[in-house]
Amino acid sequence: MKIDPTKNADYSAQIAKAIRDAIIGGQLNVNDRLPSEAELAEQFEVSRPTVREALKRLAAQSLIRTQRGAFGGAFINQISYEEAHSQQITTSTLLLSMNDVSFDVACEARFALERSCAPFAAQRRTADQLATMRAEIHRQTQPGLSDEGWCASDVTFHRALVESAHNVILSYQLAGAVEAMQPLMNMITFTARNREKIISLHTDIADALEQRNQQQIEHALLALSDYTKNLADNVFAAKQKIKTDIDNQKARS
Amino acid sequence: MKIDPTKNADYSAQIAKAIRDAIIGGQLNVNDRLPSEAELAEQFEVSRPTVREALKRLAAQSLIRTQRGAFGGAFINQISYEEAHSQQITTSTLLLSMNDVSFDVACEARFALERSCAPFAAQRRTADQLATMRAEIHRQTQPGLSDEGWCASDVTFHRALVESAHNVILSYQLAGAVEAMQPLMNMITFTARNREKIISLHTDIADALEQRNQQQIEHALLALSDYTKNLADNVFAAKQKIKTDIDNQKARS
DNA sequence: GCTTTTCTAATGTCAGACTTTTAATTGTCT
DNA sequence: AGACAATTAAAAGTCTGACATTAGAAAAGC
Repeated sequence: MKIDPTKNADYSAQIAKAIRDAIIGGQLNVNDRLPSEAELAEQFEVSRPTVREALKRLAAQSLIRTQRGAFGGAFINQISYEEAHSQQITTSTLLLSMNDVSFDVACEARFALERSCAPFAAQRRTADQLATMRAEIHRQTQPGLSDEGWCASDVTFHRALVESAHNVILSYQLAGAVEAMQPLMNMITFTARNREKIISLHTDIADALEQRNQQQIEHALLALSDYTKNLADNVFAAKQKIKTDIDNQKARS
Repeated sequence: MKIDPTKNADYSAQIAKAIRDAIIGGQLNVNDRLPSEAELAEQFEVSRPTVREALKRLAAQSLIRTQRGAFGGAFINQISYEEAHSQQITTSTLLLSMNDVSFDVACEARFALERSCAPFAAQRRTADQLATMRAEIHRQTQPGLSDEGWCASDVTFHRALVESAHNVILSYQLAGAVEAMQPLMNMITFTARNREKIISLHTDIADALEQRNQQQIEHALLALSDYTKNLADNVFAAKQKIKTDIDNQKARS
Protein backbone atom coordinates (compact mmCIF):
# COMPACT_ATOMS: atom_id res chain seq x y z
CA MET A 1 0.00 0.00 0.00
CA LYS A 2 1.50 3.23 -1.07
CA ILE A 3 1.60 6.95 -0.71
CA ASP A 4 -0.74 9.45 -2.29
CA PRO A 5 1.02 12.18 -4.20
CA THR A 6 -0.53 15.58 -4.62
CA LYS A 7 -3.23 14.48 -7.02
CA ASN A 8 -6.36 16.52 -7.34
CA ALA A 9 -8.52 14.24 -5.26
CA ASP A 10 -9.43 13.97 -1.61
CA TYR A 11 -7.03 12.06 0.53
CA SER A 12 -9.87 9.94 1.81
CA ALA A 13 -10.81 8.95 -1.75
CA GLN A 14 -7.23 8.13 -2.60
CA ILE A 15 -6.74 6.05 0.52
CA ALA A 16 -9.99 4.21 -0.12
CA LYS A 17 -8.86 3.51 -3.66
CA ALA A 18 -5.47 2.24 -2.49
CA ILE A 19 -7.07 -0.19 -0.06
CA ARG A 20 -9.74 -1.20 -2.54
CA ASP A 21 -7.12 -1.97 -5.15
CA ALA A 22 -5.20 -4.03 -2.61
CA ILE A 23 -8.34 -6.05 -1.92
CA ILE A 24 -9.21 -6.56 -5.58
CA GLY A 25 -5.59 -7.28 -6.41
CA GLY A 26 -5.47 -9.99 -3.79
CA GLN A 27 -2.84 -8.44 -1.51
CA LEU A 28 -5.50 -8.41 1.20
CA ASN A 29 -7.56 -11.51 1.77
CA VAL A 30 -10.93 -12.17 3.30
CA ASN A 31 -10.93 -11.71 7.08
CA ASP A 32 -7.53 -10.07 7.07
CA ARG A 33 -7.36 -7.25 9.54
CA LEU A 34 -6.35 -3.82 8.40
CA PRO A 35 -4.02 -1.83 10.65
CA SER A 36 -5.81 0.27 13.24
CA GLU A 37 -7.04 3.69 12.24
CA ALA A 38 -4.19 5.30 14.13
CA GLU A 39 -1.64 3.13 12.34
CA LEU A 40 -3.18 3.79 8.96
CA ALA A 41 -3.15 7.50 9.72
CA GLU A 42 0.56 7.25 10.42
CA GLN A 43 1.25 5.14 7.32
CA PHE A 44 -0.58 7.45 4.96
CA GLU A 45 0.55 10.54 6.83
CA VAL A 46 -2.91 11.92 7.33
CA SER A 47 -5.12 12.42 10.34
CA ARG A 48 -7.42 9.81 11.81
CA PRO A 49 -10.67 11.47 10.68
CA THR A 50 -9.38 11.32 7.11
CA VAL A 51 -8.60 7.64 7.45
CA ARG A 52 -12.04 7.10 8.93
CA GLU A 53 -13.70 8.75 5.96
CA ALA A 54 -11.78 6.43 3.69
CA LEU A 55 -12.87 3.41 5.73
CA LYS A 56 -16.49 4.53 5.64
CA ARG A 57 -16.31 4.64 1.87
CA LEU A 58 -15.14 1.05 1.83
CA ALA A 59 -17.75 0.05 4.37
CA ALA A 60 -20.45 1.52 2.13
CA GLN A 61 -19.41 -0.96 -0.55
CA SER A 62 -19.35 -3.82 1.98
CA LEU A 63 -15.65 -4.23 1.30
CA ILE A 64 -14.82 -4.06 4.99
CA ARG A 65 -16.62 -4.49 8.26
CA THR A 66 -15.49 -2.88 11.50
CA GLN A 67 -15.54 -4.18 15.02
CA ARG A 68 -15.12 -2.12 18.13
CA GLY A 69 -13.18 -3.00 21.22
CA ALA A 70 -9.86 -4.62 21.87
CA PHE A 71 -8.69 -6.83 19.01
CA GLY A 72 -11.31 -5.13 16.89
CA GLY A 73 -10.60 -3.10 13.80
CA ALA A 74 -11.45 -3.19 10.14
CA PHE A 75 -11.62 -6.58 8.48
CA ILE A 76 -11.88 -7.49 4.84
CA ASN A 77 -15.44 -8.57 4.37
CA GLN A 78 -16.41 -11.63 2.41
CA ILE A 79 -19.11 -10.15 0.25
CA SER A 80 -22.20 -12.33 0.21
CA TYR A 81 -24.70 -12.81 -2.58
CA GLU A 82 -27.25 -10.98 -0.49
CA GLU A 83 -25.10 -7.91 -0.03
CA ALA A 84 -24.00 -7.88 -3.65
CA HIS A 85 -27.58 -8.34 -4.68
CA SER A 86 -28.99 -5.52 -2.58
CA GLN A 87 -26.23 -3.20 -3.78
CA GLN A 88 -26.99 -4.09 -7.35
CA ILE A 89 -30.64 -3.34 -6.82
CA THR A 90 -30.08 0.12 -5.38
CA THR A 91 -27.71 0.97 -8.19
CA SER A 92 -29.91 -0.38 -10.94
CA THR A 93 -33.07 1.14 -9.51
CA LEU A 94 -31.49 4.56 -9.33
CA LEU A 95 -30.02 4.17 -12.77
CA LEU A 96 -33.46 3.45 -14.19
CA SER A 97 -35.28 6.16 -12.29
CA MET A 98 -32.69 8.87 -12.89
CA ASN A 99 -32.07 8.32 -16.58
CA ASP A 100 -35.69 7.94 -17.59
CA VAL A 101 -35.11 4.70 -19.40
CA SER A 102 -38.11 3.93 -21.55
CA PHE A 103 -40.35 1.19 -20.32
CA ASP A 104 -39.94 -0.70 -23.58
CA VAL A 105 -36.19 -0.88 -23.28
CA ALA A 106 -36.29 -1.97 -19.66
CA CYS A 107 -39.02 -4.50 -20.30
CA GLU A 108 -37.19 -5.95 -23.27
CA ALA A 109 -34.01 -6.30 -21.24
CA ARG A 110 -35.78 -7.83 -18.30
CA PHE A 111 -37.46 -10.61 -20.26
CA ALA A 112 -34.45 -11.18 -22.48
CA LEU A 113 -32.36 -11.82 -19.41
CA GLU A 114 -34.99 -14.06 -17.95
CA ARG A 115 -35.21 -16.01 -21.17
CA SER A 116 -31.52 -16.72 -20.93
CA CYS A 117 -32.07 -19.10 -18.07
CA ALA A 118 -34.74 -21.08 -19.91
CA PRO A 119 -32.47 -23.89 -21.14
CA PHE A 120 -31.10 -24.55 -17.66
CA ALA A 121 -34.47 -24.14 -16.00
CA ALA A 122 -35.93 -26.72 -18.34
CA GLN A 123 -33.15 -29.12 -17.50
CA ARG A 124 -32.82 -28.61 -13.79
CA ARG A 125 -36.08 -27.39 -12.35
CA THR A 126 -37.20 -29.19 -9.24
CA ALA A 127 -40.69 -30.00 -8.02
CA ASP A 128 -40.13 -27.42 -5.34
CA GLN A 129 -39.77 -24.48 -7.67
CA LEU A 130 -42.65 -25.64 -9.81
CA ALA A 131 -44.83 -25.84 -6.71
CA THR A 132 -43.88 -22.29 -5.76
CA MET A 133 -44.86 -21.07 -9.19
CA ARG A 134 -48.18 -22.91 -9.13
CA ALA A 135 -48.89 -21.54 -5.68
CA GLU A 136 -48.22 -18.00 -6.85
CA ILE A 137 -50.44 -18.48 -9.87
CA HIS A 138 -53.15 -19.62 -7.54
CA ARG A 139 -52.67 -16.56 -5.35
CA GLN A 140 -52.92 -14.39 -8.43
CA THR A 141 -56.37 -15.79 -9.20
CA GLN A 142 -57.75 -14.58 -5.86
CA PRO A 143 -60.13 -11.72 -6.66
CA GLY A 144 -59.34 -9.68 -3.54
CA LEU A 145 -55.63 -9.44 -4.25
CA SER A 146 -54.30 -5.89 -3.91
CA ASP A 147 -52.02 -4.28 -6.45
CA GLU A 148 -49.04 -4.62 -4.10
CA GLY A 149 -49.94 -8.23 -3.44
CA TRP A 150 -50.12 -8.88 -7.15
CA CYS A 151 -46.72 -7.35 -7.79
CA ALA A 152 -45.11 -9.22 -4.91
CA SER A 153 -46.55 -12.46 -6.19
CA ASP A 154 -45.29 -11.67 -9.66
CA VAL A 155 -41.77 -11.16 -8.33
CA THR A 156 -41.90 -14.43 -6.38
CA PHE A 157 -43.11 -16.27 -9.45
CA HIS A 158 -40.35 -14.99 -11.67
CA ARG A 159 -37.75 -15.47 -8.99
CA ALA A 160 -38.73 -19.12 -8.70
CA LEU A 161 -38.33 -19.46 -12.44
CA VAL A 162 -34.87 -17.95 -12.28
CA GLU A 163 -33.90 -20.09 -9.30
CA SER A 164 -34.87 -23.20 -11.19
CA ALA A 165 -31.87 -22.65 -13.45
CA HIS A 166 -29.73 -23.51 -10.42
CA ASN A 167 -26.96 -21.11 -11.28
CA VAL A 168 -26.09 -18.67 -8.51
CA ILE A 169 -24.59 -16.12 -10.86
CA LEU A 170 -27.66 -16.08 -13.06
CA SER A 171 -29.88 -15.83 -9.99
CA TYR A 172 -27.91 -12.92 -8.66
CA GLN A 173 -27.87 -11.04 -11.94
CA LEU A 174 -31.46 -11.68 -12.88
CA ALA A 175 -33.02 -11.14 -9.49
CA GLY A 176 -31.32 -7.76 -9.54
CA ALA A 177 -32.70 -6.90 -12.94
CA VAL A 178 -36.20 -8.06 -12.10
CA GLU A 179 -36.35 -6.18 -8.82
CA ALA A 180 -34.86 -3.03 -10.29
CA MET A 181 -37.65 -3.09 -12.87
CA GLN A 182 -40.31 -3.33 -10.20
CA PRO A 183 -40.81 0.41 -9.61
CA LEU A 184 -41.47 0.80 -13.32
CA MET A 185 -43.82 -2.16 -13.32
CA ASN A 186 -45.70 -0.63 -10.42
CA MET A 187 -46.66 2.28 -12.62
CA ILE A 188 -49.04 -0.04 -14.41
CA THR A 189 -52.25 -0.91 -12.64
CA PHE A 190 -53.70 -4.11 -13.89
CA THR A 191 -57.39 -4.53 -14.59
CA ALA A 192 -59.07 -7.83 -13.86
CA ARG A 193 -58.89 -8.69 -17.54
CA ASN A 194 -55.17 -7.88 -17.74
CA ARG A 195 -54.56 -10.09 -14.76
CA GLU A 196 -56.47 -12.93 -16.31
CA LYS A 197 -54.32 -12.78 -19.44
CA ILE A 198 -51.10 -12.62 -17.44
CA ILE A 199 -52.18 -15.56 -15.30
CA SER A 200 -52.78 -17.58 -18.44
CA LEU A 201 -49.28 -16.67 -19.65
CA HIS A 202 -47.84 -17.59 -16.27
CA THR A 203 -49.62 -20.91 -16.53
CA ASP A 204 -48.09 -21.43 -19.96
CA ILE A 205 -44.65 -20.85 -18.46
CA ALA A 206 -45.28 -23.24 -15.58
CA ASP A 207 -46.65 -25.88 -17.93
CA ALA A 208 -43.69 -25.57 -20.24
CA LEU A 209 -41.33 -25.80 -17.31
CA GLU A 210 -43.10 -28.86 -15.99
CA GLN A 211 -42.68 -30.51 -19.38
CA ARG A 212 -39.09 -29.31 -19.49
CA ASN A 213 -39.80 -27.72 -22.84
CA GLN A 214 -37.22 -25.00 -23.27
CA GLN A 215 -38.58 -23.51 -26.44
CA GLN A 216 -42.05 -23.23 -25.04
CA ILE A 217 -40.71 -21.46 -21.95
CA GLU A 218 -38.94 -18.96 -24.15
CA HIS A 219 -42.00 -18.55 -26.30
CA ALA A 220 -44.24 -17.90 -23.33
CA LEU A 221 -41.79 -15.40 -21.88
CA LEU A 222 -41.66 -13.58 -25.17
CA ALA A 223 -45.42 -13.45 -25.24
CA LEU A 224 -45.48 -12.10 -21.71
CA SER A 225 -42.89 -9.49 -22.63
CA ASP A 226 -44.91 -8.36 -25.64
CA TYR A 227 -48.12 -8.26 -23.68
CA THR A 228 -46.54 -6.23 -20.88
CA LYS A 229 -45.00 -3.79 -23.33
CA ASN A 230 -48.33 -3.38 -25.06
CA LEU A 231 -50.11 -2.81 -21.81
CA ALA A 232 -47.59 -0.19 -20.77
CA ASP A 233 -47.89 1.58 -24.09
CA ASN A 234 -51.63 1.90 -23.59
CA VAL A 235 -51.26 3.10 -20.03
CA PHE A 236 -48.74 5.74 -21.02
CA ALA A 237 -50.80 6.79 -24.03
CA ALA A 238 -53.82 7.22 -21.78
CA LYS A 239 -51.80 9.27 -19.31
CA GLN A 240 -50.45 11.37 -22.16
CA LYS A 241 -53.97 11.96 -23.43
CA ILE A 242 -55.16 13.18 -20.03
CA LYS A 243 -52.19 15.50 -19.86
CA THR A 244 -52.88 16.86 -23.35
CA ASP A 245 -56.55 17.34 -22.54
CA ILE A 246 -55.66 19.34 -19.46
CA ASP A 247 -53.19 21.42 -21.45
CA ASN A 248 -55.83 22.11 -24.08
CA GLN A 249 -58.33 23.10 -21.44
CA LYS A 250 -55.79 25.47 -19.92
CA ALA A 251 -55.05 26.96 -23.32
CA ARG A 252 -58.74 27.60 -23.93
CA SER A 253 -59.36 29.35 -20.61
CA MET B 1 -35.58 13.61 6.97
CA LYS B 2 -35.85 12.32 10.45
CA ILE B 3 -34.12 11.67 13.71
CA ASP B 4 -32.06 8.64 14.61
CA PRO B 5 -33.16 6.96 17.81
CA THR B 6 -30.74 5.07 19.98
CA LYS B 7 -30.47 2.09 17.68
CA ASN B 8 -27.41 -0.08 17.81
CA ALA B 9 -25.83 1.29 14.68
CA ASP B 10 -23.35 4.05 13.98
CA TYR B 11 -24.83 7.47 13.64
CA SER B 12 -23.03 7.90 10.34
CA ALA B 13 -24.64 4.73 8.98
CA GLN B 14 -28.07 5.83 10.15
CA ILE B 15 -27.71 9.27 8.64
CA ALA B 16 -26.48 7.82 5.37
CA LYS B 17 -29.47 5.49 5.32
CA ALA B 18 -31.89 8.34 6.01
CA ILE B 19 -30.52 10.38 3.13
CA ARG B 20 -30.30 7.38 0.84
CA ASP B 21 -33.92 6.53 1.52
CA ALA B 22 -34.91 10.09 0.78
CA ILE B 23 -33.14 9.88 -2.56
CA ILE B 24 -34.61 6.53 -3.53
CA GLY B 25 -38.01 7.61 -2.27
CA GLY B 26 -37.93 10.67 -4.47
CA GLN B 27 -37.98 13.34 -1.75
CA LEU B 28 -34.62 14.46 -3.06
CA ASN B 29 -34.17 14.92 -6.77
CA VAL B 30 -31.21 14.96 -9.06
CA ASN B 31 -29.03 18.04 -8.61
CA ASP B 32 -30.80 19.05 -5.43
CA ARG B 33 -28.39 20.43 -2.91
CA LEU B 34 -28.21 18.93 0.54
CA PRO B 35 -27.89 21.31 3.49
CA SER B 36 -24.31 22.13 4.39
CA GLU B 37 -22.44 19.77 6.66
CA ALA B 38 -22.82 22.18 9.54
CA GLU B 39 -26.58 22.39 9.02
CA LEU B 40 -26.91 18.64 8.71
CA ALA B 41 -24.90 18.26 11.91
CA GLU B 42 -27.36 20.54 13.65
CA GLN B 43 -30.40 18.79 12.17
CA PHE B 44 -29.26 15.34 13.14
CA GLU B 45 -27.76 16.56 16.40
CA VAL B 46 -24.33 15.10 15.76
CA SER B 47 -20.94 16.60 15.05
CA ARG B 48 -19.65 17.54 11.64
CA PRO B 49 -17.14 14.67 11.32
CA THR B 50 -20.01 12.25 11.85
CA VAL B 51 -22.03 13.92 9.12
CA ARG B 52 -19.01 13.82 6.88
CA GLU B 53 -18.60 10.09 7.38
CA ALA B 54 -22.21 9.65 6.36
CA LEU B 55 -21.69 11.76 3.25
CA LYS B 56 -18.58 9.79 2.30
CA ARG B 57 -20.63 6.61 2.46
CA LEU B 58 -23.09 8.10 0.01
CA ALA B 59 -20.30 9.40 -2.19
CA ALA B 60 -18.85 5.89 -2.34
CA GLN B 61 -22.10 4.76 -3.96
CA SER B 62 -22.08 7.73 -6.34
CA LEU B 63 -25.32 8.92 -4.78
CA ILE B 64 -23.91 12.37 -4.15
CA ARG B 65 -21.07 14.48 -5.40
CA THR B 66 -19.50 17.27 -3.40
CA GLN B 67 -18.18 20.59 -4.49
CA ARG B 68 -15.97 22.87 -2.51
CA GLY B 69 -16.14 26.58 -2.21
CA ALA B 70 -18.93 29.06 -1.62
CA PHE B 71 -22.29 27.82 -2.91
CA GLY B 72 -20.75 24.37 -3.04
CA GLY B 73 -21.94 21.46 -0.98
CA ALA B 74 -23.30 17.99 -1.56
CA PHE B 75 -25.54 17.46 -4.57
CA ILE B 76 -27.66 14.50 -5.53
CA ASN B 77 -25.76 12.86 -8.32
CA GLN B 78 -27.39 11.64 -11.49
CA ILE B 79 -25.84 8.22 -11.66
CA SER B 80 -24.49 7.50 -15.11
CA TYR B 81 -24.28 4.17 -16.91
CA GLU B 82 -20.53 4.35 -16.58
CA GLU B 83 -20.59 4.79 -12.84
CA ALA B 84 -23.24 2.14 -12.34
CA HIS B 85 -21.30 -0.12 -14.59
CA SER B 86 -17.98 0.25 -12.83
CA GLN B 87 -19.66 -0.27 -9.49
CA GLN B 88 -21.31 -3.40 -10.77
CA ILE B 89 -17.99 -4.71 -11.98
CA THR B 90 -16.20 -4.24 -8.66
CA THR B 91 -19.06 -5.88 -6.81
CA SER B 92 -19.40 -8.79 -9.20
CA THR B 93 -15.66 -9.33 -9.46
CA LEU B 94 -15.30 -9.50 -5.71
CA LEU B 95 -18.33 -11.72 -5.40
CA LEU B 96 -16.79 -14.18 -7.84
CA SER B 97 -13.29 -14.11 -6.36
CA MET B 98 -14.40 -14.31 -2.75
CA ASN B 99 -16.99 -17.04 -3.01
CA ASP B 100 -14.95 -19.37 -5.18
CA VAL B 101 -17.65 -19.74 -7.77
CA SER B 102 -16.79 -22.62 -10.06
CA PHE B 103 -15.63 -21.69 -13.49
CA ASP B 104 -18.37 -23.77 -15.06
CA VAL B 105 -21.13 -21.89 -13.30
CA ALA B 106 -19.68 -18.50 -14.12
CA CYS B 107 -18.99 -19.45 -17.71
CA GLU B 108 -22.47 -20.82 -18.16
CA ALA B 109 -24.00 -17.65 -16.77
CA ARG B 110 -21.80 -15.41 -18.85
CA PHE B 111 -22.69 -16.99 -22.16
CA ALA B 112 -26.32 -17.47 -21.25
CA LEU B 113 -26.60 -13.75 -20.60
CA GLU B 114 -24.80 -12.95 -23.79
CA ARG B 115 -27.09 -15.25 -25.73
CA SER B 116 -30.06 -13.29 -24.47
CA CYS B 117 -29.19 -10.37 -26.67
CA ALA B 118 -28.92 -12.50 -29.80
CA PRO B 119 -32.41 -11.78 -31.13
CA PHE B 120 -31.97 -8.04 -30.84
CA ALA B 121 -28.42 -8.13 -32.10
CA ALA B 122 -29.57 -10.01 -35.18
CA GLN B 123 -32.24 -7.41 -35.80
CA ARG B 124 -30.40 -4.23 -35.02
CA ARG B 125 -26.70 -4.73 -35.56
CA THR B 126 -25.03 -1.99 -37.53
CA ALA B 127 -22.12 -2.15 -39.94
CA ASP B 128 -20.10 -0.36 -37.31
CA GLN B 129 -20.34 -3.08 -34.71
CA LEU B 130 -19.73 -5.77 -37.26
CA ALA B 131 -16.61 -3.95 -38.39
CA THR B 132 -15.35 -3.77 -34.81
CA MET B 133 -15.83 -7.49 -34.40
CA ARG B 134 -14.07 -8.28 -37.67
CA ALA B 135 -11.22 -6.00 -36.68
CA GLU B 136 -10.84 -7.77 -33.35
CA ILE B 137 -10.90 -11.15 -35.03
CA HIS B 138 -8.13 -9.94 -37.27
CA ARG B 139 -6.13 -8.75 -34.30
CA GLN B 140 -6.59 -12.14 -32.71
CA THR B 141 -4.95 -13.83 -35.68
CA GLN B 142 -1.71 -11.88 -35.19
CA PRO B 143 0.88 -14.39 -33.97
CA GLY B 144 2.72 -11.98 -31.67
CA LEU B 145 -0.34 -11.11 -29.62
CA SER B 146 0.31 -11.29 -25.88
CA ASP B 147 -2.04 -13.00 -23.45
CA GLU B 148 -3.25 -9.65 -22.13
CA GLY B 149 -3.74 -8.39 -25.67
CA TRP B 150 -5.74 -11.49 -26.49
CA CYS B 151 -8.01 -11.06 -23.48
CA ALA B 152 -8.54 -7.37 -24.14
CA SER B 153 -9.45 -8.10 -27.71
CA ASP B 154 -11.82 -10.80 -26.55
CA VAL B 155 -13.59 -8.35 -24.27
CA THR B 156 -13.88 -5.77 -27.05
CA PHE B 157 -15.27 -8.38 -29.41
CA HIS B 158 -17.96 -9.50 -27.01
CA ARG B 159 -18.76 -5.98 -25.99
CA ALA B 160 -19.41 -5.08 -29.61
CA LEU B 161 -21.74 -8.05 -29.87
CA VAL B 162 -23.64 -6.89 -26.81
CA GLU B 163 -23.77 -3.31 -28.02
CA SER B 164 -25.28 -4.43 -31.28
CA ALA B 165 -28.46 -5.29 -29.40
CA HIS B 166 -28.92 -1.53 -28.91
CA ASN B 167 -30.43 -1.83 -25.50
CA VAL B 168 -28.69 0.22 -22.82
CA ILE B 169 -29.93 -1.93 -19.97
CA LEU B 170 -28.71 -5.10 -21.58
CA SER B 171 -25.39 -3.47 -22.37
CA TYR B 172 -24.98 -2.36 -18.79
CA GLN B 173 -25.88 -5.71 -17.30
CA LEU B 174 -23.93 -7.83 -19.74
CA ALA B 175 -20.82 -5.73 -19.95
CA GLY B 176 -20.69 -6.03 -16.18
CA ALA B 177 -21.02 -9.79 -16.27
CA VAL B 178 -18.46 -10.20 -19.03
CA GLU B 179 -15.89 -7.99 -17.36
CA ALA B 180 -16.43 -9.53 -13.95
CA MET B 181 -15.65 -12.91 -15.49
CA GLN B 182 -12.40 -11.67 -16.95
CA PRO B 183 -10.15 -12.44 -13.94
CA LEU B 184 -11.38 -16.02 -14.07
CA MET B 185 -10.83 -16.15 -17.83
CA ASN B 186 -7.30 -14.90 -17.33
CA MET B 187 -6.49 -18.02 -15.38
CA ILE B 188 -6.56 -19.89 -18.65
CA THR B 189 -3.59 -19.45 -20.92
CA PHE B 190 -4.47 -20.18 -24.50
CA THR B 191 -2.24 -22.20 -26.74
CA ALA B 192 -1.95 -21.30 -30.39
CA ARG B 193 -4.30 -24.14 -31.22
CA ASN B 194 -6.88 -22.97 -28.66
CA ARG B 195 -6.75 -19.52 -30.12
CA GLU B 196 -7.28 -20.85 -33.60
CA LYS B 197 -10.42 -22.67 -32.52
CA ILE B 198 -11.78 -19.66 -30.68
CA ILE B 199 -11.09 -17.42 -33.65
CA SER B 200 -13.07 -19.78 -35.83
CA LEU B 201 -15.95 -19.62 -33.34
CA HIS B 202 -15.72 -15.85 -33.26
CA THR B 203 -15.88 -15.85 -37.02
CA ASP B 204 -19.00 -18.01 -36.85
CA ILE B 205 -20.59 -15.45 -34.55
CA ALA B 206 -19.66 -12.53 -36.79
CA ASP B 207 -20.92 -14.36 -39.85
CA ALA B 208 -24.20 -15.21 -38.21
CA LEU B 209 -24.59 -11.63 -37.07
CA GLU B 210 -23.87 -10.36 -40.55
CA GLN B 211 -26.59 -12.61 -41.91
CA ARG B 212 -28.86 -11.56 -39.06
CA ASN B 213 -29.35 -15.20 -38.20
CA GLN B 214 -30.38 -15.29 -34.57
CA GLN B 215 -30.34 -19.03 -34.12
CA GLN B 216 -26.90 -19.34 -35.57
CA ILE B 217 -25.60 -16.65 -33.23
CA GLU B 218 -27.00 -18.53 -30.28
CA HIS B 219 -25.61 -21.76 -31.57
CA ALA B 220 -22.14 -20.34 -32.03
CA LEU B 221 -22.22 -18.78 -28.56
CA LEU B 222 -23.23 -22.09 -27.08
CA ALA B 223 -20.36 -23.78 -28.87
CA LEU B 224 -17.97 -21.15 -27.57
CA SER B 225 -19.30 -21.64 -24.07
CA ASP B 226 -18.83 -25.39 -24.25
CA TYR B 227 -15.37 -25.07 -25.70
CA THR B 228 -14.30 -22.60 -23.03
CA LYS B 229 -15.68 -24.77 -20.26
CA ASN B 230 -13.87 -27.77 -21.66
CA LEU B 231 -10.64 -25.87 -21.92
CA ALA B 232 -10.94 -24.69 -18.34
CA ASP B 233 -11.66 -28.20 -17.11
CA ASN B 234 -8.44 -29.41 -18.71
CA VAL B 235 -6.42 -26.53 -17.33
CA PHE B 236 -7.71 -27.10 -13.83
CA ALA B 237 -7.25 -30.86 -14.09
CA ALA B 238 -3.65 -30.31 -15.15
CA LYS B 239 -3.06 -27.97 -12.24
CA GLN B 240 -4.62 -30.47 -9.88
CA LYS B 241 -2.38 -33.20 -11.23
CA ILE B 242 0.74 -31.15 -10.62
CA LYS B 243 -0.41 -30.46 -7.11
CA THR B 244 -1.09 -34.16 -6.45
CA ASP B 245 2.29 -35.12 -7.88
CA ILE B 246 4.03 -32.69 -5.57
CA ASP B 247 2.08 -34.01 -2.62
CA ASN B 248 3.02 -37.58 -3.50
CA GLN B 249 6.63 -36.60 -3.83
CA LYS B 250 6.52 -34.99 -0.41
CA ALA B 251 4.88 -38.05 1.10
CA ARG B 252 7.60 -40.29 -0.31
CA SER B 253 10.47 -38.21 1.05
C1' DG C 1 -19.49 46.58 -20.39
C1' DC C 2 -15.61 43.93 -19.25
C1' DT C 3 -11.92 42.48 -16.25
C1' DT C 4 -9.87 42.15 -11.81
C1' DT C 5 -10.04 41.97 -6.97
C1' DT C 6 -12.08 40.92 -2.73
C1' DC C 7 -15.35 38.50 0.04
C1' DT C 8 -17.42 34.57 1.92
C1' DA C 9 -19.58 30.25 2.48
C1' DA C 10 -18.54 25.92 1.80
C1' DT C 11 -15.70 21.55 1.96
C1' DG C 12 -11.17 19.38 3.26
C1' DT C 13 -7.96 18.60 6.86
C1' DC C 14 -5.91 18.46 11.32
C1' DA C 15 -4.95 17.74 16.52
C1' DG C 16 -6.37 16.15 20.66
C1' DA C 17 -9.56 14.68 23.85
C1' DC C 18 -13.25 11.79 25.62
C1' DT C 19 -16.70 7.71 25.47
C1' DT C 20 -17.95 3.13 24.60
C1' DT C 21 -17.23 -1.43 23.45
C1' DT C 22 -15.12 -5.84 23.83
C1' DA C 23 -11.97 -9.48 24.33
C1' DA C 24 -8.13 -11.07 26.96
C1' DT C 25 -6.14 -11.29 31.34
C1' DT C 26 -5.96 -11.54 36.03
C1' DG C 27 -7.92 -12.38 40.46
C1' DT C 28 -10.99 -14.65 43.65
C1' DC C 29 -13.92 -18.01 45.48
C1' DT C 30 -15.76 -22.57 45.79
C1' DA D 1 -8.63 -27.19 39.45
C1' DG D 2 -12.41 -24.99 37.54
C1' DA D 3 -15.95 -21.45 37.35
C1' DC D 4 -17.13 -16.92 37.88
C1' DA D 5 -16.09 -11.91 38.60
C1' DA D 6 -13.22 -7.76 38.25
C1' DT D 7 -9.60 -5.42 35.74
C1' DT D 8 -7.28 -3.84 31.84
C1' DA D 9 -6.12 -2.28 27.38
C1' DA D 10 -6.86 -1.64 22.58
C1' DA D 11 -9.68 -0.11 19.33
C1' DA D 12 -13.62 2.16 17.11
C1' DG D 13 -16.97 5.93 17.74
C1' DT D 14 -17.73 10.69 18.79
C1' DC D 15 -16.97 15.58 19.86
C1' DT D 16 -14.80 20.29 19.86
C1' DG D 17 -12.51 23.74 17.74
C1' DA D 18 -9.44 25.29 14.67
C1' DC D 19 -7.15 26.20 10.18
C1' DA D 20 -6.49 25.56 4.95
C1' DT D 21 -8.33 25.59 0.51
C1' DT D 22 -11.57 26.41 -2.98
C1' DA D 23 -14.69 28.64 -5.98
C1' DG D 24 -18.71 31.27 -6.88
C1' DA D 25 -20.66 35.95 -6.13
C1' DA D 26 -20.35 40.55 -5.44
C1' DA D 27 -17.82 44.74 -5.57
C1' DA D 28 -14.28 47.60 -7.43
C1' DG D 29 -11.66 49.36 -11.08
C1' DC D 30 -10.92 50.32 -15.92
